[in-house]
Amino acid sequence: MSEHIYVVDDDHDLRESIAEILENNHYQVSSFENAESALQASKLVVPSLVIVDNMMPGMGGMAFIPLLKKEYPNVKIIMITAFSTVDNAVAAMKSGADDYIAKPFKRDELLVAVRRSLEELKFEKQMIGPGMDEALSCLSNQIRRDILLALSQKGDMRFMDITRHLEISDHTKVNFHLKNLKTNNLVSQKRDKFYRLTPQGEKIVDGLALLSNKISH
Amino acid sequence: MSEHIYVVDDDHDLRESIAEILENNHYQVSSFENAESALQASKLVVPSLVIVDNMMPGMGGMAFIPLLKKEYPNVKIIMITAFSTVDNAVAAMKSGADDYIAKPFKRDELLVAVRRSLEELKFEKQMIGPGMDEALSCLSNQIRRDILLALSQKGDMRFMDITRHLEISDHTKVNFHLKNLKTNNLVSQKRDKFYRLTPQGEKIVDGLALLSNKISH
DNA sequence: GCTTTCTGTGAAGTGGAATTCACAAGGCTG
DNA sequence: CAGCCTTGTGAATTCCACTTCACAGAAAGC
Repeated sequence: MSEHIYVVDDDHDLRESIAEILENNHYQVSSFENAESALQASKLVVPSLVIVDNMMPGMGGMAFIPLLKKEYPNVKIIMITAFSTVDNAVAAMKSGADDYIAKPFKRDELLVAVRRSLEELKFEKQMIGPGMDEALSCLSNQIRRDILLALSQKGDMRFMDITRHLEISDHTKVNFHLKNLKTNNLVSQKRDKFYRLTPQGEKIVDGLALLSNKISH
Repeated sequence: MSEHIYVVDDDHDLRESIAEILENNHYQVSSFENAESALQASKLVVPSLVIVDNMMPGMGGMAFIPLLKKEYPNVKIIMITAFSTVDNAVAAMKSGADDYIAKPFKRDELLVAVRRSLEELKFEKQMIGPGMDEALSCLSNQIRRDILLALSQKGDMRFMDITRHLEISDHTKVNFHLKNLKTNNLVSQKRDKFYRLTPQGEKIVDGLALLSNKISH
């Protein structure tokens, strides 16, 4: 999944030069010479990152940013400021930019800023924390929930103990889900064939109880 | 899903008469003339409920119950006691029976006890609380989680707001998950086309945050 | 008015999850 | 040792959540 980047600048040469640098680094780039057309295009293809010049005829970067952020709060924005002053930088960040680079800038300055912004984006996308996905996908199945519950209540259990406790006739079905839980590190198996909750698994069971309380009343 | 009931009694006539009453009420019944064979059979087909006579040659009901409960704690047991005395009743409950009926008993007494026990069973099986199942099945999907999160952060949103916010190109996909959330009562739609979290949905989001914290560290 | 965007339905297809089936290597027990 | 129970594996199949596609009325913009 290659990242899509918008470059918005009224200066044709600068715009093309930025686009070329980015394309050489295997980003997918779309260029616009004013904010209005960039906004319109964003309705068709939402970018991951927008690089926008502060000073432009018509809508400037400062006006453009809030409009874009309102529609797509997840889009990262790097502003290009004409002169490197503290005031400029502060104003840029205040209007919602995530980073800025001052003209004139070097190739590497640009790339560093771009990479950092995209990294932040990737990080934020997770949002709900690592491990959450696997956890919830395990919990979406009744049998797996029952296994976790049983292990939590009864402590370590052997394979057939679990199977009978759940009153499931086909032991291979239990095996399937048990393997799944092992893969996701919620259940571990000791050398003596006993299954037990991992610390992670215990946390999940606790959390489940919390959720359950919260919902039921 | 018809319930499976074991009838364990050495008295052939009584056994058959109980079995007939239950079968006429659309329960699935297996009869045994002693505790040993019932135990053995339980390894093949685990019953939901066992009706067992206290006084039998060989293993009596009092000895039988702990053995069965140990293997299958979820099985409900109704004991038949010969004489209706407080002592008998207390002893029966102590050994693990869930209910008892005193000989002689009427058809309806039996049925009431059976129905009550099975109701209790159904109740206990839920364990994790009503609403939990739907909740978790919703949460198992990333898009649905994102929708809940978006609504939680931004308040009411319209259909296309959500679609664009999630940066999903196919709006029908969003629609699908939104409908799912509506069906499960986590999201409601107002007359003015705005979607919003239901109280239930808000609880889920809160709970999710808790879970997330718990897991991540 | 016409066109585009919004909001949605329903059918058909796809892929992965879950189930079932066939089989088998230890281990324990009589 | 013969025979069961335990604890698996892997392939075949079924099932279902999700996606995609084709279409369409309502609302909004020009």
